[in-house]
Amino acid sequence: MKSRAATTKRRTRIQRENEELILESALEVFSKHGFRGSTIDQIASAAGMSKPNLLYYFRRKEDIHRALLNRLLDTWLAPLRALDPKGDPLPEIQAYIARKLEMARDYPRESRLFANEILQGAPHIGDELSGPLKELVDEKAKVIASWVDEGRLAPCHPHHLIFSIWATTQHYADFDAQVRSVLGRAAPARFADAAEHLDALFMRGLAP
Amino acid sequence: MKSRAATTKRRTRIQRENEELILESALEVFSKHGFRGSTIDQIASAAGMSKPNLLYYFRRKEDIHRALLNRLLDTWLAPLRALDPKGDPLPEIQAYIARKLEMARDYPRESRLFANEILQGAPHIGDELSGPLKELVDEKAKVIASWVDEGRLAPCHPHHLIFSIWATTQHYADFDAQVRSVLGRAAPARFADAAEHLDALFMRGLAP
DNA sequence: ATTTTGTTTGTCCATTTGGTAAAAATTGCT
DNA sequence: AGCAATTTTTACCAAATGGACAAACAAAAT
Repeated sequence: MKSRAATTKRRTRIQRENEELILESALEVFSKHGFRGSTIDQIASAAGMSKPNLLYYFRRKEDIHRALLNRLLDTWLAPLRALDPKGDPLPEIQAYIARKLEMARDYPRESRLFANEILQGAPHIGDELSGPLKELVDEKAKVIASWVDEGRLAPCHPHHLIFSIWATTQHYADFDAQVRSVLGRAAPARFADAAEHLDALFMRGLAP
Repeated sequence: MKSRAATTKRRTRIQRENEELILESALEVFSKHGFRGSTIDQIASAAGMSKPNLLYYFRRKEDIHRALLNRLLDTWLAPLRALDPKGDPLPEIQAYIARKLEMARDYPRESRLFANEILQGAPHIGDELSGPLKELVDEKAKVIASWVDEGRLAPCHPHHLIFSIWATTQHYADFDAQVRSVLGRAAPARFADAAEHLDALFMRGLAP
């Protein structure tokens, strides 16, 4: 049996380095042009290597995309995982919103990568959405529902509250072009202003 | 001088019909696969005509895309235009949110088309964004700011309030795949639930 | 009816793109 | 050093795609 990059657990230093380099470059390219809008050549040259060389590590374009999405899903959902059922409702949600907004600011490429994938109907990670993602959301929605029941949070539809938080925070990464255009040339304070605004909106909107 | 479909004002019945047919088909295809992911062949066959025939009406793929975006921007911004400075703040915003959500429900393809364009950095309508769109938003932001000044609305950053409304409502069109996955197979009431949730969130969040 | 104008089709082409195969170069190990 | 495994390059291919062109066809105008 031949030992292949994809199948073998034992990976060389060069393999590790190059796979990392490829994924980083692919994130840059995919997040900017979408899956179909990106070419292997673009990714390869962004990674400073030849196309066949890149294909030595990932045999298909789709493999790179999948690897990226899988690797990112965990990081992306970390803030929601951190929502503590034993904490105080308002501060917990407040912290969640703040964390999500920070991620939109610090990892806009990741956000856009996901946005692109979902926009196209989630052809590559549909299973992840209706599986692990749904489970996590359902679990946290229950937590929120119990907070509502206990009167520690204004009545609201938990799932849709989570959607609202996703939408408002990721908006600043996914629709950055629009935000910049509307706010005028450079809008250096846009994330700070957004933080203030979202905090006020949700805290007032959710206070019992 | 030859009279061309693109340059002449005088258009025949067949021109009008076919251009309409092409734009409708293109909306279907572009909104599903994005600009680069869509082929002229797909659009042509969706319109039930041959590729060269389609290219007779729109000489370049990009022309179709541009025509679509231009035609849609007006419709898309109509709800914001309808925000009445002389109306009552809360009901005005309430109606705006409701209208925007209805548009996400009734015109998801249009929403996704825009989302795709903005995600890629708005290469085709950047000018529209920083021109007419910015002006409209600035104008309405002033209205909101004056409401805040008069104490008829909770303090908030007007531009970001508008962003929040865009984000939360369009989320149900743009991220439909995710919403469906998370809510489970068929989620027939998702728009009704969303309407209720967003209404509560924003009305509580914005009440003075 | 004939000419002019508008519409449609068939054919073709250059480029781009995802991917392959095998040779050449490099690295790691003993 | 010398050998095997890994990595990189060169050359190549088939399919897909955007678009050009002229001939054939239909509709209007005269």
